[in-house]
Amino acid sequence: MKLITKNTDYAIRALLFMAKKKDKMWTVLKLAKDLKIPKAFLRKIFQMLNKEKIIASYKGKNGGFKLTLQEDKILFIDLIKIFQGPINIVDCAVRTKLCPDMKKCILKGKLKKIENYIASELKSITIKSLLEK
Amino acid sequence: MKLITKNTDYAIRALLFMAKKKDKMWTVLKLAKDLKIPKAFLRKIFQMLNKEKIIASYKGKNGGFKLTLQEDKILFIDLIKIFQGPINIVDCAVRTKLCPDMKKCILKGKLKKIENYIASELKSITIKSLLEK
DNA sequence: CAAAATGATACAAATGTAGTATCATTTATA
DNA sequence: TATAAATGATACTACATTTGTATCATTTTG
Repeated sequence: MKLITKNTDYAIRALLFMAKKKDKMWTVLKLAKDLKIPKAFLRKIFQMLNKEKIIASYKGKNGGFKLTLQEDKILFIDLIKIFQGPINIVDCAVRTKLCPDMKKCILKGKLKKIENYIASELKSITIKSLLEK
Repeated sequence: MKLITKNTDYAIRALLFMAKKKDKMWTVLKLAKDLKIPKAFLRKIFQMLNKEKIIASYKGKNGGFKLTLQEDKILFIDLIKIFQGPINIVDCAVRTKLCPDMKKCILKGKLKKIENYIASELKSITIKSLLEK
């Protein structure tokens, strides 16, 4: 059962790394080397983070990426959504007619409850919260 | 984000269906038709449920499968484990050196907490609980 | 103009999920 | 005792997703 894929994993690691020197500009090459992430893969990840405005890109020689959002505005759940789509464990789970009475379907209710819990916990995780202490 | 795969889904649907006439013997053919599940796929699923002693198999003509466990002993979490492996969102998630201090790694702690919650909720879902109003 | 960066995008490999097919074995019963 | 109807075991195929690679275009600095 996988909750987090590699691209989300790599993204948060890179963002945490960058957040330690907040206004510095980083190249993908440097980050890929330091964090041992495949360079071409990290480039693709950063292009997505750029489109989502979590980082800003600077083209050309001496270019690179910088954090744009405040550390407490970068939520783990948003990264998961970017790379893995919306959190929706109910619809893709058990379909019609499982429970005797659809309207009171206990399974859907339980799964929805789990989903809500996961979402609220993931919202509370931010780059800032991970760097504290 | 997928929490439940088809084989788990099909398994619980078939078990719920069987539980309505508890001591009856069912053939895969009958269940596959009624529940609109591919027959060969359901056979494979039932062979696994049989190995796990959730159902018993009877070979030969007029053979089939029967429930063996009590409805309240068939836990949703066990089905997930059988078909999707253990619930372990932490180890397969973010690896070493993400957090500044591994021992106090906030991310691991948070993920573990989510994992525990999911597990406890999934344990509380049983065939019995799904059948009662 | 060359070097060094990102932008866009196509491609490929590996893995996991979903489903099919086949032959062997068992059992009831005509 | 032969046959039909069931499961047991297992190999195979198809598809989707994840993970990663490669290449050419564009931008910017020096």
